[in-house]
Amino acid sequence: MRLSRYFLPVLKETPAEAQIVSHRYMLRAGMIKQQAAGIYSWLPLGYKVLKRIEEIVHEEQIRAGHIPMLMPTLQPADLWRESGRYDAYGPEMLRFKDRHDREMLYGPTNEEMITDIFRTYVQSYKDLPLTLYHIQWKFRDEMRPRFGVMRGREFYMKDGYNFDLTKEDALHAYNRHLVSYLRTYERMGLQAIPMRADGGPIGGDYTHEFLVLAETGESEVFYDSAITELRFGNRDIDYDDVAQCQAILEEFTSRYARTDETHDETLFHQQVPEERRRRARGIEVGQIFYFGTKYSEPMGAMVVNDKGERVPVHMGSHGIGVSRLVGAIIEASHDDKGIIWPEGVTPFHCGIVNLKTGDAEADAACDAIHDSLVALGLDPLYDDRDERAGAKFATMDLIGLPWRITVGPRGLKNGVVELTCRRTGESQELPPEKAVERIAQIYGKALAEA
RNA sequence: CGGAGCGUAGCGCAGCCUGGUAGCGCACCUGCUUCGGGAGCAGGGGGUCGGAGGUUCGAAUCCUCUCGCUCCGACCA
Repeated sequence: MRLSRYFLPVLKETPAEAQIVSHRYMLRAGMIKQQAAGIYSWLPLGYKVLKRIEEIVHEEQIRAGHIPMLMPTLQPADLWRESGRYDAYGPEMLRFKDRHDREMLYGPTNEEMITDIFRTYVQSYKDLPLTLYHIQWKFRDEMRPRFGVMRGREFYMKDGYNFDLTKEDALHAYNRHLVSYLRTYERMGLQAIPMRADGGPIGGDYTHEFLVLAETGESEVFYDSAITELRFGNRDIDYDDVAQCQAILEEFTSRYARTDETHDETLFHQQVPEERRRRARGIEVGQIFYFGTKYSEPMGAMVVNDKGERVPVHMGSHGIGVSRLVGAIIEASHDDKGIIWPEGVTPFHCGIVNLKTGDAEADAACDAIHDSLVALGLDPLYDDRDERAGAKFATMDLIGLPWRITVGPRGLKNGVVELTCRRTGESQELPPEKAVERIAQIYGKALAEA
């Protein structure tokens, strides 16, 4: 993509309403525009990142054997009356009537609807286990939206629902989700720690929240610092292997890690030696629940088991805050010049800076680099604007592309361009073809690992 | 929802207290010079001062109401 033909409205000054770094950079980098309190348009650059995150979530869900689908944003109130949540949910739920005076709501989550779908079509234990999920916009009319997309009213979320015959099967589904989530976050360059959490209005005894440590996090967290040494890495996972999934759950959840909702100071002191006790803040980027027959019973989601008995299915629900992750990743990865995208979610694989647009040699070299990257299936952003070098560097640093190829007449005289790493600031001079090769290598390697 | 504050050009702000018909920086347009870390000079365009009432000869400025947004608190992916 040539920047002169793209739409990237970067701001030099920080809009007054943005309090935290991710919100400031998302506005300045031209990723989002606020349309109302807690409601945002996703401009092209932000949209690209959102879609990258969504893709990773899909890939990992499908890998775990979960099945994608799509439910609507609007739901009839009647479904929610069946579960009893129409009254239980407060003013956070956006309610309205259609032209026929039917009560509707903008879905804050989809347990009722998925249960309705399940009960319509599934009658036998032979159709289990089943996990369906979708990635869809949700709305919760927060009293006080803030922090940009981290705490919006409208948000994009993956929510998945498992249906199993027994509690044991459902707990395996729970473990499977935990494992798939660990993989998912790591691919985004994040360390998200599963912490014992509180059920909240969704309910459930078994639940973990996934927290990314960040000073601006909304939750206070307490944990054993040994947890931060754990890496999922490039493991071979068989998601049907009950023992393997259980072992991974134990590996990642056996040490003390809780949010303030469930924190127990006495237990904390008993279980964690003083030098490893940590108190910090975290951003919640996902949560998994097992809640048994909480919805299947009242809503009649039953199957016939192998003894011919009609029994309610055991369920769980599992969420990943896709739009929130965009902010969370920035909170976890930035410096005073701007965003630093992890390779897994970057909107463009690398930037190309032409230091002297209009110089025949520089233009030709940039075109060649751009075209060879595209031919390799990569997506570069070429700054071909007639701007000064400083402005181009500042823009590249702000939008946070992990790699930059700088092309100028001075280097070209010696047959070299400059390849710079956004994260470390390190750069090396090398011939244009070698720079292209390096970028291909970086992403080829990253793709092979994924 | 309780408390606090802010709405003046695309963005950041001044002007308001002490009424006299709107200004600065950035951005934008034109020209010249510049050109490896957000250039310089010269010229130019752009604002129903959130909205509605009221007071006044006259309102961005004073009064009333209203809408929107932000911050602190209680609630949440």
